[in-house]
Amino acid sequence: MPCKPNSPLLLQRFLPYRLTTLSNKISQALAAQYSQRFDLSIPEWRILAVLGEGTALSAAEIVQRTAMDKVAVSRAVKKLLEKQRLEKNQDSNDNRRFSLSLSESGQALYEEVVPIALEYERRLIAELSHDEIENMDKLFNHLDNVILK
Amino acid sequence: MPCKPNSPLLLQRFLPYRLTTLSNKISQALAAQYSQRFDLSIPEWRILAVLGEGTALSAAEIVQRTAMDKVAVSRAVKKLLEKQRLEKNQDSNDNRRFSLSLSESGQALYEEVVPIALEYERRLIAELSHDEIENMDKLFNHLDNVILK
DNA sequence: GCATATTAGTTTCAAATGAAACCACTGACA
DNA sequence: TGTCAGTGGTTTCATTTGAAACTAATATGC
Repeated sequence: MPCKPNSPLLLQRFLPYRLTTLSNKISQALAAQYSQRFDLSIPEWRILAVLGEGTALSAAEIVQRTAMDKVAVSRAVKKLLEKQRLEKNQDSNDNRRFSLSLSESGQALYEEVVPIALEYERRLIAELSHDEIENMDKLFNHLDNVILK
Repeated sequence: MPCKPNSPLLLQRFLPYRLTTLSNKISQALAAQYSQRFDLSIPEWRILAVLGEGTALSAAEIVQRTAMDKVAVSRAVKKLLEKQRLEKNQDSNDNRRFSLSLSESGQALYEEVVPIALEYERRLIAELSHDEIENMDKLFNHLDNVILK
């Protein structure tokens, strides 16, 4: 069978492909370290993470901050409420809205998981120089912007 | 409500998170340009892409090359065969195996989609200098290696 | 040869996902 | 105050996903 000599597209070098495989592997490797151990899915962890930053947020605000789907947020919030990791407060002005924040046990969980997450991130970038990290940051900012056309 | 002043983990700056959101957005934006128009899912496109490189591959080899799940490969291959985009040849030594390659119409489809994909990639990196692209490449190689521990 | 382990690829089944429909409420405007 | 468009959040339903079980064939040990 004649082998096409100079294929113009090599999947292994194609940016969208490289990004998805890389990100899948990284997310899975990280989740492997906390999901079973703390009974926490990736969406749940993300919500924990934004709420851990301190400000109470409505579901819609969580959607904005995490870039998650609103259905995913709704479900993960429900699970976290069942597990008593969150507190729900009706908005006094608007009865549709409620703000969410970490409960005591949610905060405790957050404080357990954060070091694991940070340690994992640290390992990923451990061998990069300060400049390389700086450049990576700029690269991601650039790509984020280009996508918005 | 007192705002926790120095949260140790900011989701927006957390590498695994940045990677997944970025890669999701990029894959979706790209798929939007070919999926409906050519009736091609992301897994199907990936298989088309590796086979378009010229060498006939078995399903297992496609799994290796694309980092896809074997179930995903099996299903996408089935669909592509139904649509006559692939040809299937029994391996003469091993009756379990068969090698897959693009049919005439598969090749034609490939040649239609590749320019779209490459153009999209080009747009993503259009404003990056040669060095920045070089560094990006090294960065991905590095991260790929670190994941393997 | 005949068991036994392995490998290629498929199917099954249960869970994750997301678009669209939905419910409940607000806010504007007549 | 009554209607109606818009928003916050949930539910439904159809599709996608992937782990585990399965089928069929090969390879290995005896």
